[in-house]
Amino acid sequence: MAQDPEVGELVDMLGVELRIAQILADRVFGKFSGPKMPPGHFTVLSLIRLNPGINQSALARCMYLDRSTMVPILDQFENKGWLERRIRADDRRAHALFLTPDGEKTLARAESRVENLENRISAAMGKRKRQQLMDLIKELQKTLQTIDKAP
Amino acid sequence: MAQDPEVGELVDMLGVELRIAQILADRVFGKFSGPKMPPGHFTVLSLIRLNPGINQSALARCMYLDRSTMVPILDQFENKGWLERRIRADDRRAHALFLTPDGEKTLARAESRVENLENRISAAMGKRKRQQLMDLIKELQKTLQTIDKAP
DNA sequence: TATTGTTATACTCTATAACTATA
DNA sequence: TATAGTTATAGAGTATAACAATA
Repeated sequence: MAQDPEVGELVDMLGVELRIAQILADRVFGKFSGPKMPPGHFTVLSLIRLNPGINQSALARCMYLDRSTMVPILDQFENKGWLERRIRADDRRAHALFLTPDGEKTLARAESRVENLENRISAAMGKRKRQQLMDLIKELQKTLQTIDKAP
Repeated sequence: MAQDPEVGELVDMLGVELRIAQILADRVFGKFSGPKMPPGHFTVLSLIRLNPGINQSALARCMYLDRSTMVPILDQFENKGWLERRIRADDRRAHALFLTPDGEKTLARAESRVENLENRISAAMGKRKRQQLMDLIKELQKTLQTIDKAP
């Protein structure tokens, strides 16, 4: 946090530190993932490749977004030719989402740039600490989910 | 990430997992910090109390925001009577920022609610792991700062 | 010349509500 | 009735560019 030397240390609160880390990560991530690939979009493409045929509502839910928020993002991808919406035969309301070969290529290119960033983080922090951090973040996610459901 | 059981695990990338954690933290934090205290505002108030007399530009810099972005936030606080802008005698361009007694009280109340949340996280993850996570997040911040400066 | 605070403006991200078509 | 996708709309949050006052 102490970007300005005169600024004191912040309160010991995860939410606050997480916010600063996220702002920094977005900025650095943006530099590495390429000009046309904001961090949120990268996540969407990754999820579709990992879950081919997933529908829009399920995709929105697992990113904690409203389904209406997903529409213009997917429109962009479709216009760029990265994405196909196929109407499902078994439920004609739902659109099954698939990456096109072009979308796969685009994602792969962005990924290799982001891997480059991950390698630099690993080099700076040490592989072991980076893995520890990753594990703890995932554990925090689970904890927050539990707290969110049971207020 | 696996909020929907059908969704597979994501790529092993810090930026992506950090993003999900941040979304969850904002949501849960919002529930705890009270209706009139969004997470970003909480951070601003904390920073002012920790650095009384700080000016607007320095405050913006240490949150990685543009100084123009800070203006309407501080306007809100001033309108609510939480904040005072005093023109500095030694540099009449700058506004020194101070919390009013009302601002101190408001921040303290929000803080005790957020502490409640931190305690629940500690209880769920274990005090030691929570501290480890905090330390690693701060280390990540430093690493990202370095990478950001030296592209 | 450079910096502080400010304004005007626009862009991105997000949610809500209402609609349609299907189930 | 309920759900999937869409649209229209509005509200945050953010940045950029230009300005006046001061250094």
